[in-house]
Amino acid sequence: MSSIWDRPEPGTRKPRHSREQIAAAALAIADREGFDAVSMRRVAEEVGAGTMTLYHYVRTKADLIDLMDDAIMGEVLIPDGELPATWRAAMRMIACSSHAAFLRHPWALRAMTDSNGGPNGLRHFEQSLAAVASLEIDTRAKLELMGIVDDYVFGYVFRSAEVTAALTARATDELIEGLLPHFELQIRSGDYPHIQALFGDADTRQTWELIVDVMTAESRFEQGLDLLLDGIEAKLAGGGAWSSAG
Amino acid sequence: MSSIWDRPEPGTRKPRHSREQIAAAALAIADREGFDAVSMRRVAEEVGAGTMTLYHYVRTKADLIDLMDDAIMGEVLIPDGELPATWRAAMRMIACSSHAAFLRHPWALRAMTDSNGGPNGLRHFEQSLAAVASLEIDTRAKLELMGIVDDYVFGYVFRSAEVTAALTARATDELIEGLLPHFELQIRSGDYPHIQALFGDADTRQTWELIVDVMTAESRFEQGLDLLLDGIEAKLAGGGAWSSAG
DNA sequence: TAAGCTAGCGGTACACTGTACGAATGTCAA
DNA sequence: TTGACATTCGTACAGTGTACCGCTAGCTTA
Repeated sequence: MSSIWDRPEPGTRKPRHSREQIAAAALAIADREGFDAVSMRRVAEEVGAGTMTLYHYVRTKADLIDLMDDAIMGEVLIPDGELPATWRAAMRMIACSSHAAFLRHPWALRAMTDSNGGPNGLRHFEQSLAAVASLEIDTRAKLELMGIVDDYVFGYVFRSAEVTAALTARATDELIEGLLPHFELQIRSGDYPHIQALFGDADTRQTWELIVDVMTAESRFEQGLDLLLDGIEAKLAGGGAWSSAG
Repeated sequence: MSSIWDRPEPGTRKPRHSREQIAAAALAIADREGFDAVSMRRVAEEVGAGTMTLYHYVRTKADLIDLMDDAIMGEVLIPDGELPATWRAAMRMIACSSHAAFLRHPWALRAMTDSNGGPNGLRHFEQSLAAVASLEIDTRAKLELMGIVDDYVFGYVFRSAEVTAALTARATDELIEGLLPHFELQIRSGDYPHIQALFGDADTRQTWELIVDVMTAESRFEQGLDLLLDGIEAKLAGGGAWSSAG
C-alpha cells in the first residue's frame, strides 16, 4: 500500500547493512550480469547476508527495484547551478543526461515499469519544471511540453536498449548471420518491394550493417531531439498560443 | 539459435492445435489478466492441452511471446491501398495506428523486449519504407527519419502504459491518496521551489489530477507527433540536406 | 552488574515458474 | 495388421519470491 519512501529504515539497534548498500549491490549485479540475475538470493549473497535478512530493509522485491530505479534517477540529475537559463538549453541538457544514464544501465528502463518514483525522481521533476519555468505559457502547457520531450527520450532509450541487449547477447556478425536466411527468403517472395529496393543495389550484408548502425548510432538521439525542439520552438514563437486540449 | 519463424509448424500428422490458436489464447489471457498471468501452464489450460504439449508448437516461452508480438504488429499494419501518398500523412497514419494498437494491449511493449521481429514486423518495416519512399534523401537519412518517429511513438506508448498500469491496479483516487502524505511532506521541506509553486495557488489534489490528466490525455500523443513532424518538415524544406552523421 | 525485551538475522518450507526427460497414445504408410 | 514415429503429457528438477518462526545479540532498565 504505502511506498517504501514512507517507511523509515530499521535503525534503533545498529543494523548490519543499509538500503544504500543493498541497492548498490543489486545495481552492481544488474550491470555485471544483467537485470534478470538480480534475485533476492543473489543480492543477499552479494552483501553477505541471509536471503530473508533483506526483507528487513525492503518489504518486497518491488521495493528493492524502486531503490535501484531511484539510484539511476540520481545519475540523471543535473548538478546544482549547472542548469542553463534558456528553456531549450536546459531541456536539452536534462534529456542528454537521461540518455547518458540509461545508456550506462540498459536494463534500467525494463526495471522502471511500475516504479512509483522516489526522492530523486521528485528532484528530476523539479529540475524539469525549472527548465520550463521562464516560458510564458500556462501550467498545463508546461507539463505537456515536459511530457513530450520525456516521451522522445524514453522512446529512444527503450529502442536502443533493445538493440543493445540483442547485440550483447550475440555478436553483431552472429546476429546478422542468424537472421539472414529467413530474411532473404522472405524478400525474394516479392511481397516487399521497398525492402527489396533497399537491399537491391548493395550487398545484403552491407545494408544490414547500415540498419544496425543507424539504430545504435548515438548521433540519432541528438538529431531527433533537436528536430523535436525545433518544432516546439517554432510553435512557441508562432504567436498563436500553445494549443491545449482542455 | 534460429528463430521460430524458420521452423515449420508440426503438421504431417494432424495436430490437435495450431500456433495461431495458442498465440490467440495467450493474447486473450494477457488482455484479460495481465501479461504476468501468461504462463505455460495457464496457456495450456486455456487451449485445453497438457502443459508440455505446447512445446511441440513452440520451442520456448520466448517463442510464444514472439508469436504474441507478431499478432500485435499485425494490428499495427495499414490495410492495403490506404496508405496516404505524402510522406507526412503516411508516417502520421502509421504512428497513430501503432499508438492505437499498443493502447489496446498495454502489456505489449513490456513483452516486446528482446523480440526478434516476425513476418508482420517485416510488413510494418515495408510500410514505413513506403511512407518515406518519395522523399529525395539518401537511404541512411530515410532510416534515421523512420527511427526518430518510431522513437517518439514508442516513448509515448511506454510512458502512457506505465501510468495505465498504475491506474488499473488502483483507482485514480486511491493512487493519489496513497502518494499524497509522503509527497506533501517532501514539498514542505522547501527543497522543491518549482514544484511548490506548481502546487501553490491551487488545491494539491486538483494539481495532481491535472498531472495525471496530462499524462494520460490521448491528445498529447498527436500534439507531440505533429511538433516532431513540424521539425522534420522544416529541416527537409530548409534547403540544407539532412545532416547525416556518417 | 543482571535481567529481560526485542530488533535484527536467517533457515525451512511452500507455491509458483520454465522446461528436460521419457513413457504413453494415436495415426499414418506398408 | 504391423511397424514407425508424430503427438500428447505426467513427472521431476532447479529456480523464483516470500510467509513463518526460532534464534541470538545488544540495548534498556532495575
